[in-house]
Amino acid sequence: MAVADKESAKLKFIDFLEGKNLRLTSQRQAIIDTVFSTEEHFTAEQLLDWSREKDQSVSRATVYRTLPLLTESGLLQQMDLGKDYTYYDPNYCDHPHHSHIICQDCDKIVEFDDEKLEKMEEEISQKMGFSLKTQKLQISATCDQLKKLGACKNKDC
Amino acid sequence: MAVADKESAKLKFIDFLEGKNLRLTSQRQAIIDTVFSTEEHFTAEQLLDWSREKDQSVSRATVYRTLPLLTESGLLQQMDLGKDYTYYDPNYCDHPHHSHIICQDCDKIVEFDDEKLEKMEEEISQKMGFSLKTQKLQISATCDQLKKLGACKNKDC
DNA sequence: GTGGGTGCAAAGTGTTTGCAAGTGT
DNA sequence: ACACTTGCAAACACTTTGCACCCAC
Repeated sequence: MAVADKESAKLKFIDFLEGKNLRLTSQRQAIIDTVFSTEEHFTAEQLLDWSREKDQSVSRATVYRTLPLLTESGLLQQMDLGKDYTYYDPNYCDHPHHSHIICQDCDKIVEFDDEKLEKMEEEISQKMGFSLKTQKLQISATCDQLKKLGACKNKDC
Repeated sequence: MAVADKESAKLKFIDFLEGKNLRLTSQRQAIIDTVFSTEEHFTAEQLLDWSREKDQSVSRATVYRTLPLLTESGLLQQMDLGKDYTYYDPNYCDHPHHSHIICQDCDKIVEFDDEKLEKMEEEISQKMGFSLKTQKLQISATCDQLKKLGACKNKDC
């Protein structure tokens, strides 16, 4: 889904590179092809593995050097999950304001958009004298299905 | 403010230790005295410095070994601000559900509680098949005052 | 041709841990 | 006494960086 959006995100990033006089090398190609062909959250190491499948010559250093460019361009967002690794979320081009529910039972991460919630956050910010720019909401929760049925539909992931 | 609450938090933690057959050493004393005498967010290194003012014998290792106990007991919460260090928030005993506004202009962190927001988050979770357990909301924002007056009341911190 | 880009390996840095000695109960 | 604790320093693990060579423009 949203394949066209992913494609346009790729083009946006290439524009971003041009605007900064940065070059589109084959390694960067492989990395951004990877980033914009998944909706999963991933770590730097996973991105390295996946990118190497497309281009063996991609190195860890280049991945680490490209990630800041991707976040700076706003097409990728860092996610701190309290784990050792930093995770990256490629879904901000489609849904810039989405939030996350993290299942304590199976570690699955579910995304959602909610306009009313967003509006309320903006109102609260205003009331406190600020203008909301970005927002990160992580809800940690348990799975209702697991409690009722003894099994979680996500458990097998 | 809420000095009594801070005091009771300290007692709660001592109970927590007893319940796990863990000892109240002088080093742990110094550390929890420090934690429960501030409302500031702090890093492990800051906690070490402050604790050493009370008890020179506190070591970095003990701080790092005590922090997980404090978070496990629910009296302290880890905060990932995307910076290099992990920050800790000692205000969860008083306000277990509070959220943060982080000012992009001065890096100041403001806390707030909002019952309606909390309720909405619970509703959303339910709708998606989950039961909300904990929640972390970070709003990144700019200071209105700075824009209007050219100065931010927090700027000098 | 030139300035940015790359891989490699070494360095950096917050955090964790093994160990021998210390201490609360 | 016994088990839990501690400080120290070494070990870890993710990330960053210096350098010499390379390549996109």
